[in-house]
Amino acid sequence: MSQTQEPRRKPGRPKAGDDQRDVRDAILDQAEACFAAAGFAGASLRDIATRAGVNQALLRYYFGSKQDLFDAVFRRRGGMISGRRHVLLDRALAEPEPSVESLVRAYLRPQWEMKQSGPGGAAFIALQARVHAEPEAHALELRREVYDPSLKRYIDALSGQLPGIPRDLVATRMAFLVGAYLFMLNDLGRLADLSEGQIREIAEEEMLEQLVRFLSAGLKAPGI
Amino acid sequence: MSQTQEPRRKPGRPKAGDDQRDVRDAILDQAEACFAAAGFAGASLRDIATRAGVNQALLRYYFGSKQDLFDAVFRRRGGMISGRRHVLLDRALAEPEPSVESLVRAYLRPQWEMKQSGPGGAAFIALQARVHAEPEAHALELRREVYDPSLKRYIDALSGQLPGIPRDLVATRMAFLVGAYLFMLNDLGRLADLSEGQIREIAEEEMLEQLVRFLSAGLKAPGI
DNA sequence: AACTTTATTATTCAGTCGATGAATAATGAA
DNA sequence: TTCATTATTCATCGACTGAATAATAAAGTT
Repeated sequence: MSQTQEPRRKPGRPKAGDDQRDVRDAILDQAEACFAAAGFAGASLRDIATRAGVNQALLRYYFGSKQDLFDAVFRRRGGMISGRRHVLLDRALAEPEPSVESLVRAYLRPQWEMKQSGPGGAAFIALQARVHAEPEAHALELRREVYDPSLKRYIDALSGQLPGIPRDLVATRMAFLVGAYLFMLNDLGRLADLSEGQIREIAEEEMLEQLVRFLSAGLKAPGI
Repeated sequence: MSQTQEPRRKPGRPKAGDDQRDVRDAILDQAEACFAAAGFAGASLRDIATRAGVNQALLRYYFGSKQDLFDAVFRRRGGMISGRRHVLLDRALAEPEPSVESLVRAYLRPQWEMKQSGPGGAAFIALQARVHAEPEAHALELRREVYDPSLKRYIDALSGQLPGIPRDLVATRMAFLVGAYLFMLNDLGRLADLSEGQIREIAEEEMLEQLVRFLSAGLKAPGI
């Protein structure tokens, strides 16, 4: 078999205007997909590099270690979600008397939007669920760094609308809420078979509304 | 340094009555701890074997591949939880008019008991949370095999107590419930700091009751 | 034109992984 | 006594891993 001379790219800086979309982003995108599919340990830098169409050493050049790359992946979309949460909370609080439902909806919607935004967003949602299930201290710090600030604002806002319930119980219930939506978003497709044939073709948008109703009722439940 | 002659175990079948507790169980215990701490890909058979005090090839002898070992770990305690759920459901249904709360409590309690039962049980709870976050088809099959039968029974029982709510909505809400308790059990220790100093020293038993209240209220929320 | 910086590939390294074939010893049945 | 079965270790293999370094070329700067 005659070696089909592949025109190997030579090392060195590429000519300007060569690759429009940033190489960094291509790496982050593929890393996101790999980490989501296989977890931190299961994903390999070689695979990520190959899929992104670059050399493995370039990952190191841009991001440093594997852990650093993972963190960059998580912070990128996590920051977007957190930022969007702030915006939607401000908007909800601008209403004269914001309902618990509207606050819960504001909290959940950014995650929802992220999942709907495309395959990259959906991959991140899966990745996020994994990070939340990891017991390592670093994973905990990471999610705290990204998500705790907005979470605390929501706890305060909800406390204001739930006068009978002490703040720390609201905080506890918010933790329940986080678990429910993480799982639901991640599991949505497979959720269908639970009802065993009794066709569940709830439109995805309606599913979010169902979750809002469920969680709001839980938050409003009378305290001890 | 004089090589401190370690009394290496000779190959071959050990004399009878040598090792009382089953070697199989020792392997499963250590595998459980490793998988819980590092995930499937992150755990290594070498580490598991060393910790269990046996040779690595013995894992293969007893369990086959790494995946098979993982499955055995998951089925062992998963089956216990599932069995206990059946028992508690029978008991709850024996009451004249079982409340939603009592059904939810019966569903959650086996997980709770498992977590309290010792370090092995707690490790399994963490492992379980990881499995639920994994998108691979095999992980999905595994949890379905272990947990779906009891889940379906609970959906039926709850439907009986929630006359206004269609069965498939109850099924959906049960999925929310699963997410909430998986996350809560796994995250319990770290949950404390959420309320920022406002001391949360809710006893662990009370936390379970809080979750029951929260979820029952969500299940009872009026449908569409 | 000469130098520096930036972006990229190629290669190497030391280590770990899961898997496996072979050897070995205790046991129990024939 | 013989012989198959069971439980165990040993030794190693090839594949793969993350990391590190060297080489290279284009672009920018002086």
